[in-house]
Amino acid sequence: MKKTILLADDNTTIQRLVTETFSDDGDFEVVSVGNGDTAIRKINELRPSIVLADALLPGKTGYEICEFVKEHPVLEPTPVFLLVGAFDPYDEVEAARVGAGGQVGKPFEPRELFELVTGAIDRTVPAPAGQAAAEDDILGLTALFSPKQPDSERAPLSTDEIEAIADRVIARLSAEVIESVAWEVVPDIARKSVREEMSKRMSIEIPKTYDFSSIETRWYETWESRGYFKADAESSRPPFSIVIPPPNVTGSLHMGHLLNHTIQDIVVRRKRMQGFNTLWLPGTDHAGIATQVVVERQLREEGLSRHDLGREEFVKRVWAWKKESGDSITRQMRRLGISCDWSRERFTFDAGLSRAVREVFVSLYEEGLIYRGERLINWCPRCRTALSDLEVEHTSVQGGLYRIKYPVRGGAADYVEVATTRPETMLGDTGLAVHPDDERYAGFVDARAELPLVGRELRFVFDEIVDREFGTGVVKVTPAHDPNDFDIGERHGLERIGVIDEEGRIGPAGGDYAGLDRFEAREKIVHDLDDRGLLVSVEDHVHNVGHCSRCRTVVEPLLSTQWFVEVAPLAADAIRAVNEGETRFIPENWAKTYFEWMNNIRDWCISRQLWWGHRIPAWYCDACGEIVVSRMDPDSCPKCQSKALRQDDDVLDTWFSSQLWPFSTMGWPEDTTELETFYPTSLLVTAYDIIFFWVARMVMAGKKFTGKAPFREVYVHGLLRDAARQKLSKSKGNVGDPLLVCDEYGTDAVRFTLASLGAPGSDLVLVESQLDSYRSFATKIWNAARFILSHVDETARPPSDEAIRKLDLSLADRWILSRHTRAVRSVNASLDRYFLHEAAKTIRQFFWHDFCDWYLEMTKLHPQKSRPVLLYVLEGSLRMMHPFMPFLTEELWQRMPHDGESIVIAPYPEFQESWVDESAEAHAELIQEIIVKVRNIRSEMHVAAKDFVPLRIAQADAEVAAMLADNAEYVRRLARVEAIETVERLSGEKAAAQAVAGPLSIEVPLAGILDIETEQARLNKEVEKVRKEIAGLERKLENVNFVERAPREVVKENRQRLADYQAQEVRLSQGLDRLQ
RNA sequence: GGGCAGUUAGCUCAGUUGGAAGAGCAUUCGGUUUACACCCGAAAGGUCACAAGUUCGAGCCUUGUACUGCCCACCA
Repeated sequence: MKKTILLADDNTTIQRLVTETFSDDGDFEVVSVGNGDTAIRKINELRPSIVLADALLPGKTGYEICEFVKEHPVLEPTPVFLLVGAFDPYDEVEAARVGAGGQVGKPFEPRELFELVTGAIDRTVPAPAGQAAAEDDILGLTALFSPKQPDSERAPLSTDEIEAIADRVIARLSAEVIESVAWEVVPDIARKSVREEMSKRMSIEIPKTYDFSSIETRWYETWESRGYFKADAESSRPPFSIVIPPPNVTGSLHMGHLLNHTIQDIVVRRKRMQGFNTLWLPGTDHAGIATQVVVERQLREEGLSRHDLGREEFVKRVWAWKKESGDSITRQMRRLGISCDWSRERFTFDAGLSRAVREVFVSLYEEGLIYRGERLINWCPRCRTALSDLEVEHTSVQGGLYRIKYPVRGGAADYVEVATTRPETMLGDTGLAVHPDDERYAGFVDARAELPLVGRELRFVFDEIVDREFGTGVVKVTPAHDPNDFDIGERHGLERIGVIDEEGRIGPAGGDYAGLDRFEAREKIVHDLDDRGLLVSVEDHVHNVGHCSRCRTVVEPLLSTQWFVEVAPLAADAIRAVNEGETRFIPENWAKTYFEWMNNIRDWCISRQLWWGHRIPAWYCDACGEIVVSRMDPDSCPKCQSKALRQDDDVLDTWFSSQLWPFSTMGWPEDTTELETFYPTSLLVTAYDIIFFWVARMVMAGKKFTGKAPFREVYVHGLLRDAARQKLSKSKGNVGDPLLVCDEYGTDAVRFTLASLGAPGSDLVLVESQLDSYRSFATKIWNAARFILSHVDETARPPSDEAIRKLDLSLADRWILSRHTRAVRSVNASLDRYFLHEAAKTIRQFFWHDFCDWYLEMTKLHPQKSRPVLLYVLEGSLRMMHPFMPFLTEELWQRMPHDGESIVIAPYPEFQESWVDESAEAHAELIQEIIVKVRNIRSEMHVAAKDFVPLRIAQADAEVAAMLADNAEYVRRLARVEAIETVERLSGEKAAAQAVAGPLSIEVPLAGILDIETEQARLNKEVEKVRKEIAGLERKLENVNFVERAPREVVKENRQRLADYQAQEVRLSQGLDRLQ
């Protein structure tokens, strides 16, 4: 029985030729049909063994066949052999990509597609001279076929048979179709415009890049399930540990987190590959006030307040939110590929961590370092809680400076003027202060002032803190509402009268003004003063006002009883830890910031009037007033045995638990093997904005409770800013959702971009063009690998060092091996110093420019021979890049010959001196320089790309001449040179372009092309450049001081350079003369 | 008020023992080159903020000035 070949092409010439091709063959029968629906109907009818059809362009038959077959799986095994157009293989390949790239031509898996496309290109035949529409046109007869094996019932064709058919068709068409068919397809359209038209039409459908989304979702699960990220506390391998700065469970991650996590992941992945017992401990922070604010905001949208729910219900609600937010965060982290040990995930509110908190609180209390007392604290009237100094953000605000008359009795005048920015606080004034040396007020020692509107008698106090220059030199003193006044009051025994309550309203002590909001009261008081003629003036005044860092409400200094930590004794040890190098800041200048703060540290207010947080473990006895602070919940008062104990309602500042993170997460206060193995941690990676909040306090707590600083190094990175240099923040709405960014650019590209942004410590600006650039890089890697792997047999073994050494290596091979190991050395050195940007740059430079642009092109001369080195370098590069781009590298590594089960646990490359080959580098670079120079000439002289030019090289010594002879092919191919002639001296012919490459002179005879003026201009420019260098070097070398005092090598080097330039000048000038 | 950064190409930034000013993006020109048009080849673009000093030699070290940014701080 004959096998059916279905030809779907309405070009009658092609129909005839294909039919003729098989007419004598007893095995095959060709059925020709037109394009379109007929073809599809025939497939169904005839069940052909093979289908020949034209282009895969949308709307064309091949495309539609693909679609049809996709929708009718029963037909899928039918080999689809696509005979694509005879005019432009390039476009056809693009078209095939559309068809097979997953959009329509489903029979082709993406991986297969690449093989197909490559196969297609292999079958391209050049058009015979004189036949082509343009001389350099190529007749593209490309054959694509489904790699799927046909089923047995349908006269199956083997791959070999399919190829044989393809070959026969192509051979026949090549021989005969040219005249009649080839160029009629696109008769008069300029090739370029065809291409433009094609790309326009396809721009939406061509996959813009390799399909990172499918790759990136696939690998993480594998890695995690295989336990690659798990640390082993029992292991004797050298440990490397990091605890993650736990993100707040306030929502989801933003780009800043991604930066932080990327840095850590790069470090951790490399350490893991280097064989360390690596622990990266993940987790989240309950973030007391921040989270509470978020949930309260949600409640408000439902028209509720937390008080409507009550404490228990509210906390339940927060837990629900925590679950949602925490889940979303860990999902995001996984998507970002970060390699932490999820089996050790912690939350600052976990039982274990809460126990640590309690232990720390109680022991500090017992030591007297935690105390309860009435102090002036920062109060947020909206959150209705105390805040620590760090949680108050001071911002400049345009306000007023009010001058108010205070009537005086018994003084040198009837009144004094007082300047204030906060007139409403006058209700709580209990004194007036002046500088003791201020002569203007010397006569007021025994005077008494009357507080306007209130009538209270105020005495004058004399205090050096008063600035005589400011305002009138008289300060109203409100000890209950101003930190400064509080101190003055303390020193002079003034009464404290609180007039503002916890909601920011005037309290009962405020008389007529009671119940008013503090800002309404201000207006009313100013108005009333004005009515009474006591308001002297109001000036614009810019001053700093504290705002709640969470809700931006103006903070009110209030007198309040709170819990405090006396920090100074803890700070001393923490300062010493950094001073003595137990912990090192990277970059070091952040240590200064740390010291600055530590040295001026003040007591830390740790109690918060919130519901979400660790409850303070203190109980008050109603019977005897005893305060019980205890590790265990007490049943009764230890003093009076009363059962009437009430636990303190307040919770702890969230940082109180965060400061314990490095050891509380490892089981402290128990003595665990985790602590033994992984504590102190190796490294902390964090942004500089939480040095005070977190880093400093961790060092204090670590020293205090474990005797050790909690990390050996602190890598401080900058904040991510947007193009307008603004800090990314949710309220500004400029935080990109990392997942969306990753969806657009690919996680690997985003990570690489973040790593490459800038030197440690400085702020980083993320701009789109950089993301674009690194997405291109990812694509580049993908394509290079695809190219290299397309020729590799799946059973190939990864080339070993020894195997490579035994090969007869070409110059290009030796060169790239040398460059490769140097890149490895450089990347390792950079990473050792945490210079990720430097490492990223080296990687990009090496892989893209050395490996792809030069080496890959050079190997196209001898693809077979170069294969082992290509594989070797590619494999090494993938391992080198893996910490930066985990997904892409794993995917490619798995597709190529490799040893081991995953690149995640493959060894990180190390420098190998033996691959360094100075002479190969020098020679290859000389070859490259020649190529570049020839290309320059071609470009300047507008030599068409298709034209090959002759090249003459002079001044080569024996060694170089031999090297050139051995490697002439590289120059011929890469510079499009037809023949290289090594000569004694240049011909001197006028129509030859000249150039200098290293020690060599070269000329490119371009009779009929060379434009004398352009050539002159070009040479003149070069001569000028060279002369400039010469002048500079001569000046330098004529300087006796330089020659005498500079190191000998430097002088020698300069002399050499001068000589080189002089020689060049001579040669270039000769070239110029010739043109005269 | 104190402290810390920064100022290098149009933009974003590198530039570590002081010894030949760099990258990416953007721009211009050329290009179907059996991986990649997210590509290839080439070009143009700089008074390294300013001034003085140290040095044979300064983007780099010292001092000062200007501007920008950040942090801390109780000027009402």
